[in-house]
Amino acid sequence: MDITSRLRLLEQVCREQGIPLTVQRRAVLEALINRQDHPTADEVFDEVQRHLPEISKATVYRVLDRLVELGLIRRLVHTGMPARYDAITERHHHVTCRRCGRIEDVRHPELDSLPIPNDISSRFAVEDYTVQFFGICEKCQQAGSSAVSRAPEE
Amino acid sequence: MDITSRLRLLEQVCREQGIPLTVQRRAVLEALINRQDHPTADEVFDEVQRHLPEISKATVYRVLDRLVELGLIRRLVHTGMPARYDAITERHHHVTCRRCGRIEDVRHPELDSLPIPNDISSRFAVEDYTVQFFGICEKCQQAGSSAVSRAPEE
DNA sequence: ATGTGTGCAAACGGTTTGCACGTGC
DNA sequence: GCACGTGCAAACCGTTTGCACACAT
Repeated sequence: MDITSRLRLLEQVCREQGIPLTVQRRAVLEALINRQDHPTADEVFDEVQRHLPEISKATVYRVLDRLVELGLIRRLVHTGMPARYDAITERHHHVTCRRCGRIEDVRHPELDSLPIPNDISSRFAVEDYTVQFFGICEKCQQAGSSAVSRAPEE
Repeated sequence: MDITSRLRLLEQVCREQGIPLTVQRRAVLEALINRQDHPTADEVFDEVQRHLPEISKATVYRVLDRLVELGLIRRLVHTGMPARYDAITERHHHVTCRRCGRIEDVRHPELDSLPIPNDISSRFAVEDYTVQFFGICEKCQQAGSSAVSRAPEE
């Protein structure tokens, strides 16, 4: 989906939900869509600030929360590192670097229709899933095994 | 694997790695194994404190980090809620309640040998994976849709 | 007009860290 | 004995919140 239609979707969802469509919301979503990677709230803030110098970090956090709630973006979390955000909401998967926390998309149709277990002890109503791969990214492999940073675990 | 052999494994790993096997390490691992659920560091602290009243929370955090590093336990993370720990290190999967953060194990052999994608753009050396399901647990379903708590996303 | 959002700065809470002391090997 | 671990309390840092003002509808 391209940028304009994503923004139009935002307009539509806001109208449907009866919530105001502010410049900040538009700007944050746009900033996120413009990036191929999965930026942290801080990185989104830096990006948005270039077009909207008055925006505060608190607003970025609030808007990101809202967009997640509206189902327009996703939040990715690992230990010891700030949350990252993902403009893609269709089912897809991720590889995370255990050393630097870098997250990349994994698209693999075979993974998109796994059996959803129904034998869970306390009867969860399962809505979705994602496959989380772990490893070491190319950059960190080159950097050698001496890297220090925290290892995300899931 | 039963408790005694898990503890014996700890001894063995410590000896191999040349790191001291302290009472605290033993106690934390034991506390974690004794629980069926996936407690937070705080809950582990409470548990351990019953047998080792002098232990500090900082130590619990450090020991948990160490055990993760040694591959003896796993860490589970979601947004807006403290990390949880898992005594089981074999490949398995989880359901997380979007409302209350409760995490349960999912065992489903079909999910244990998924194809590991090798077409990732920046050549990750993929080591492992886990499938993360999302939904609403029975308790929260009964509690109705009015629940307020934060929704974990991944 | 009014309900919601925003900016600011201060608080929060899980986690980490510096330091002096204690302990396993 | 020496290196590493521990307890304590203070710092950290990503994130949230209270408040007064601003804006979208």
